[in-house]
Amino acid sequence: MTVGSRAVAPTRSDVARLAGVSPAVVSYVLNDGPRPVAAGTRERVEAAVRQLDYRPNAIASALRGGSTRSIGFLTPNQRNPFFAELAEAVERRFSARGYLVLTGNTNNDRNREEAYLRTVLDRRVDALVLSSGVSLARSAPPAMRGVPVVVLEELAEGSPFSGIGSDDRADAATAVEHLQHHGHELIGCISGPPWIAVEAARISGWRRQQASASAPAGEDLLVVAEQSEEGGNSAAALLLSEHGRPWAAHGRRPSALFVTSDAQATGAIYTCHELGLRVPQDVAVVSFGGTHPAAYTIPPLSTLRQDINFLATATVNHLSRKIADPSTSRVDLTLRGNLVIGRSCGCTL
Amino acid sequence: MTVGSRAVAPTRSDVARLAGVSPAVVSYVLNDGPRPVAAGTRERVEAAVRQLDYRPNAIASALRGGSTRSIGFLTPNQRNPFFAELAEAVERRFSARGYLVLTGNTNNDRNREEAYLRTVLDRRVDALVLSSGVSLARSAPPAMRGVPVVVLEELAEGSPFSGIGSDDRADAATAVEHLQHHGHELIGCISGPPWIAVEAARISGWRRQQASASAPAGEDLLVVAEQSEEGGNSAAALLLSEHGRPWAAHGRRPSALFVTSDAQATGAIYTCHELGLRVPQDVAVVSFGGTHPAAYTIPPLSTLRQDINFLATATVNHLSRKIADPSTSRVDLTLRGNLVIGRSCGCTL
DNA sequence: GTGAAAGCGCTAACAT
DNA sequence: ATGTTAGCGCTTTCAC
Repeated sequence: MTVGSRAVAPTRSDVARLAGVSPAVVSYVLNDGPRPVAAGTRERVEAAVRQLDYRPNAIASALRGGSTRSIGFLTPNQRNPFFAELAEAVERRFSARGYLVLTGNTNNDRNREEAYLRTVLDRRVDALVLSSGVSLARSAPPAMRGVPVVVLEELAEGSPFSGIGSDDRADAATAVEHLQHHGHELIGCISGPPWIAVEAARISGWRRQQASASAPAGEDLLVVAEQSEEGGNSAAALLLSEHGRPWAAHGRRPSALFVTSDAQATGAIYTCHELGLRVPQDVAVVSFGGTHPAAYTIPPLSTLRQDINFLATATVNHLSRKIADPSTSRVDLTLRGNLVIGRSCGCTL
Repeated sequence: MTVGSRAVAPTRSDVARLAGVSPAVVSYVLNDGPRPVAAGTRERVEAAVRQLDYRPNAIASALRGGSTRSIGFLTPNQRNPFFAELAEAVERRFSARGYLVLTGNTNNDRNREEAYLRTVLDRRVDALVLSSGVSLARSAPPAMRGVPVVVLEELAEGSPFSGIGSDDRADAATAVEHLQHHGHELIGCISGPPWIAVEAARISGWRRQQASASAPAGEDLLVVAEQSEEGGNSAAALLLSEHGRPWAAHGRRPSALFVTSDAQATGAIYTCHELGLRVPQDVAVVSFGGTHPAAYTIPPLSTLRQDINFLATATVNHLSRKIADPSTSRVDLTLRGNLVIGRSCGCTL
């Protein structure tokens, strides 16, 4: 439609006028219901739609119909391969079902998390996926009532939401145990900020597993860093350096590292190489994630793989079901990862 | 508000009723205009808003007010670090201005691109960022009329859109020239699919630069692969193998590789290592992108860095301006990247 | 300074 | 089988 020289999108009324029917019939044709339409009428409407290049206004439809066919997705940081793969997997599946994903990078900042949450709730998303786990599982704003939510981590006690996540503590322990089997006692840990629930759980798994072997797991063996290659690089430099010697109390350098993300482990391997330390001979490394790039570091990472596709499928299936039928009961799924053996742990020398 | 036992979000009318004012006044207060409100009235309204935890319905606001405060962002693949960094940079800036980004991964598939474009246009995004460059710069659907668009690549001749992109051909030539300076003649090329405009331009830059040095750049030295570590890995295996010997006509293995993405180069370096070829002594590598992970490969990549932050800032600034004032004229910005010297090209041995 | 009311484009109940 | 119409929740013009 054109008013003056300004192009304006055609509306349902324009289509109706052109087809010589009422606006309702246009809706019936486009939505294939709820009332039947005669074949001839349907064709006239379809012709008018094509002629005008008409597309229904999704905003108006959402206001009236109730559903926006959109999903809010909160993630810490799409630059981290783990979350990039997770986001992509979730997005692909929702997209196949006709949903659009509204993404927010929270950077694990509580304020940004809350701001995004407000923003997407204001836009009346049909469901929420929270993979950015700072605080939301605890303090749900009132606007969240009634919105299906999947939290992609282990649920806090008594959480009202659905949770689909890894058993981070147990998986971390498995990773550390593997290093122990290779004969390592002095196993350092590089992790993300411990106020992120999953990071805390992984650190705790490292501690517990070390304790169970009467091996050290004190603050001098733990370095917290940004969840990126850069972070892993500087953390490893700190932990392994001959200069600062944070490991001095133990008399020797850690012979192995448990790193809570593939991205950090990539940086840590780089550091080892820079320091002239061979992986795995001088420093063995096991990481957490199982992302694609982890298979192309030198040496390839041994990593505790999380099944991202399974997480995504379970998330999308549950939310689709819950959107269709709000009485669907919540789920609480805890997966176990599996150790993918690369060449960074010492299994193959 | 509660109807029966089902929680329903409070509306502006609820706030008005509680504050003892008309719905219009609530809008005046919340939007800080367009009419003034007495201080006392304002406070009563604000108290009512707080008490009800009222949040304006963004859908209704968009329908009435015209702006959805949302941006459509089409990207090939968020798993590729280059696009992940670009997406994050754009998203962060729009977010700071109060816009929400609707992301679509098109995987460089024309159908998916069109489907996403329709989806976001139906949702009346205020502007579009196209970093997924299959075909859209050519065939713009009518619904795109009037929507500010930035295409993140060089524009096609006569394109109606704004373009902010690299001079891919020239930058590729710069990268190849650098390898030539190191004495390489037989320089292979690993790229993404050539029906992606920027990939075609980079291949063309490689060809031109090789031709200008009377060096070979035939099909036997070019391997097209998926834009990922995996893709680079298999492409390099193909190109460098002693078995297939695609380079047989030249009598020897390529001594250098120009790789059109950091992700592929990461895979290619891995392949070299597996084949027992040293980088850069046996095979020198220069890639294209300048992403963060490129600094943590072993050896770190020499890469033609694109200024992602500049791209993002220019994009967001231009679109914000164009949204505020549609008469803003289109821009056509072509940047030059700069070669970041790592240790994969041979500058440092 | 405040209220009443039109209308954004659509869906669906109700009327014919 | 098709037409008419009431709203979804909001913004903004117009009247007081």
